[in-house]
Amino acid sequence: MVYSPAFNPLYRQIRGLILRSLESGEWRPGDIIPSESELSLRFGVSQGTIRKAIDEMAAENLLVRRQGKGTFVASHNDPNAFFRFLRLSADEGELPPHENAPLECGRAKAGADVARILGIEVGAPIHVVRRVMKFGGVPIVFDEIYLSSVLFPDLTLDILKGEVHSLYSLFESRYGVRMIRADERLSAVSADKLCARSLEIEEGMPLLLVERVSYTYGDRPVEWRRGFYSTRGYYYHNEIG
Amino acid sequence: MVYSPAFNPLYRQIRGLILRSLESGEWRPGDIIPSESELSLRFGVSQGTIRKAIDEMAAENLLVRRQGKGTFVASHNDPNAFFRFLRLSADEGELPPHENAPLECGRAKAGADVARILGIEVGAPIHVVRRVMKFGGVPIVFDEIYLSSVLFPDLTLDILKGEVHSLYSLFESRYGVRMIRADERLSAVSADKLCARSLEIEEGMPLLLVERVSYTYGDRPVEWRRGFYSTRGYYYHNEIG
DNA sequence: CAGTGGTCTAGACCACCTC
DNA sequence: AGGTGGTCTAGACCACTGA
Repeated sequence: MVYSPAFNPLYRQIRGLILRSLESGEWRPGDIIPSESELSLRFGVSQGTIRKAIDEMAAENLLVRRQGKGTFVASHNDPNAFFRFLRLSADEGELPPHENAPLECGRAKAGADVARILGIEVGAPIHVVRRVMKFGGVPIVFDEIYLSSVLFPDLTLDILKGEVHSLYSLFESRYGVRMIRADERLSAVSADKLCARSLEIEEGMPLLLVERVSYTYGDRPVEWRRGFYSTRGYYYHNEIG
Repeated sequence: MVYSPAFNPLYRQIRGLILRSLESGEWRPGDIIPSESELSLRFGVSQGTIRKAIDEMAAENLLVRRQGKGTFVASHNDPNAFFRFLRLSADEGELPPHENAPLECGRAKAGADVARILGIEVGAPIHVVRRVMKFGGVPIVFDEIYLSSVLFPDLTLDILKGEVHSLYSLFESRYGVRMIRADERLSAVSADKLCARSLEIEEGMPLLLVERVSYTYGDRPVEWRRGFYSTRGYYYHNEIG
């Protein structure tokens, strides 16, 4: 046989079954999932095969293994997960405590860009959130966030202001939408009027623009975000491994 | 027993042995390493343990597995490796063909910053390379690169101009220094005179500053680089997985 | 102590590549 | 055909957690 394009190893099929249980909500973020031996009985494969499936999903940050305890569904409530998506550090010392200041949460209709990026119809209802993130009391990041209203129907400014952990934690707990990965495009721009006012800097100052598309299960794009970072004293860190 | 801080699984010890053979040059970039069964005989462990060690090293981009062929030492001559360290994309379409234009290759003494970052003495001899990277004939990236002269003793502008593949490929082939990972700090700055002239833009334009420290085996820092990216039509892409 | 994930082994078979 | 890595299994034992 020259090629067998349909070859799909058993552990990958198991991975698919586990993924389905995650999507369906059988196991929710933070939950413990059945032990490896239970799963091997349930799916009728050896424990080693279950192991390989879980290994892969743990490497993708979908599951978290804890020796002696069990395997858990990854959650944005986990403080470690927070800094996986916010890659900001301070030039000197530790990152000071931060504080989110939601500015507005409006409803709008999807324009061509948002529709294309989120995979929805032009004119479909969306939410537009604007907020500032402060570190040590100083505004550092100004975010514009675009969301399909279908997924976050009752989102309001008050809800955002009551957000305890992170935004993704809120999306996960309140709307059952779990962000699992994101693509980012970074560039440098000059601060316009709105950015300058929000970040309390002068117009024209250089800003780091971070455009992010976040995806949930099944690679469905669910958030488009444009973050303007004032990188005086701060930087975006990235590791190339 | 409450804790056993010294516990080191067998496959990790094997990993250490393989790493030593990589560092010592027994297997050089691009080389094929012995098969799993050969290694299991050599180290006196089962094939599964060898497998786990290699799996981990392949995940770290130290080795590359090719089914049916063998396992190879990762190399910057591999075209895939090139874009692992250059995370530039075009707003529209494919990245146009690029061209490196080395501007100068001078010798200097390490200042406090360079000495601290590269882990060498203040005043130790270093090389300073400046170059421009063009895409489709347009200058997009201006790099300032700092290297310890001890590791790259005879580096000259002519050698840089003759560089066929990438800079890291040159370092690997000519000096036996293989870059395996890098830490980057991204921020936004205004173009100064030198940047403006090198990138053929106006002074004051916003630029993406990418400061990179590259490490070779044993987490030894061997390169400090400040790259100024003109992100008109281009962006730095990053995936958060 | 029992239960979890983590390691290690041995062996069988499959998919892929080259000769 | 013969070698490589890739998958799958079964079983033993180790390290860690919590009751």
